[in-house]
Amino acid sequence: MTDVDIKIENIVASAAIGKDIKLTKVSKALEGVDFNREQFPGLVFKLKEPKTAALIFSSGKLVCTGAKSIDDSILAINKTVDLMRTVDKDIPHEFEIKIQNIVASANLEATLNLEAVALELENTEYEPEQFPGLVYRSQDPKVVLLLFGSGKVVCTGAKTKDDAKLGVERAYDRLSELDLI
Amino acid sequence: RLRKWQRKIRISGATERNLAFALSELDRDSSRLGLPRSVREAASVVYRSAVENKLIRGRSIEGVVAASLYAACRRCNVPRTLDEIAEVSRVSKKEVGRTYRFLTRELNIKLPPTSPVDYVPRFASELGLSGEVQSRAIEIIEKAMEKGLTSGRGPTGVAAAALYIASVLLGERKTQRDVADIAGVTEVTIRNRYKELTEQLEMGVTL
DNA sequence: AATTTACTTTGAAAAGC
DNA sequence: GCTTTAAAAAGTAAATT
Repeated sequence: MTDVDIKIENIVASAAIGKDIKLTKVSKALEGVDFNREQFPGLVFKLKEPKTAALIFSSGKLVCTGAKSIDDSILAINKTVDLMRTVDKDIPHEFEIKIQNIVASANLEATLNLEAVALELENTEYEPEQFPGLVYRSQDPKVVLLLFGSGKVVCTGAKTKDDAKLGVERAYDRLSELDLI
Repeated sequence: RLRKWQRKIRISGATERNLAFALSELDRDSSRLGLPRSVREAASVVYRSAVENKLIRGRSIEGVVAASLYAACRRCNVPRTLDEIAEVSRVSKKEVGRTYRFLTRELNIKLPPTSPVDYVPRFASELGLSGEVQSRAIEIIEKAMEKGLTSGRGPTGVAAAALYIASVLLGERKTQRDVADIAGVTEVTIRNRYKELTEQLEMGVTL
């Protein structure tokens, strides 16, 4: 199968530290926090290194976005929880972290005729009036690709880097089969 | 038994009222857009099938009407932009687009993306351009499509640039502002498109 | 007219309206 | 459905300089 290089651009991960959190209390221990209960129930905390943003909820669950690697995502979550622990000693050191979504980009190194792709490739949506990219919903792996006329691709919806890579590679091979690339 | 019957009558009454409202809404939008009867009928067919397939749930009648109109205009090759549809209906561009995608997906309607060619007649007549200019603009667009210069670009921007170039070539020059206003794009977009077209198609034009 | 900022699309989780 | 977060793709738009 064709090998395509993938670059991870963003990772969304969730964590559940098994303990309720007092957001007003935690917000004092963290710097540069945004918190408007009426607007959004989560506390927004931005970490500089790794450059990420975390959403912290009173249930003790959090969401981390912005990391460029799975290691960075885990590191960001641990750093954030460590900071939270300075005002709440009872937060467990052991908790579950789940990778929820991986966004990656790639380059097929060939221009695409999107109107032709829209006609031949199944499960596509192409509305240039609204967005320049063609939306391709891959069934296996179950990911969504945005294909551009330049040959650049964005893959999202993957839970693993392998799925993101496989999604792009299968799409490439599919386009080759259909003589669209 | 009697209660069930009454309920049926009540429901069908509500259904008819909704349909009547939808059709009047469709007429209102169509009039504002100056659409021919054939397009209104095509839109009502889309709307009725949406009702038959129970696709109105959780959606506003206005939204489905607007999306049906948008789809009908495209199918009849007399496209209106989402902005134009949103302007006459009281539905946001985002809503119209999302409802359109939902309807086409659920009703298995596969419409190819709007060709810039379909915008040429309307834009040209609004600009008072001749049939010769229109033909020339269409030639330019077809060459552009063959060379893959339209992928990802907005159809109205491509149509506007082609009309602008053709108007200059045939001595019926229109300003970028005039064309931009009619096409609903900015002068910057026309400039970007026409530079691309004149450079990559063999036109030695000096505009 | 060049820059900068910003919005369009995709995906997923969190708690609650 | 919405609210909030992050990031890429490329087109388009609007505000500054």
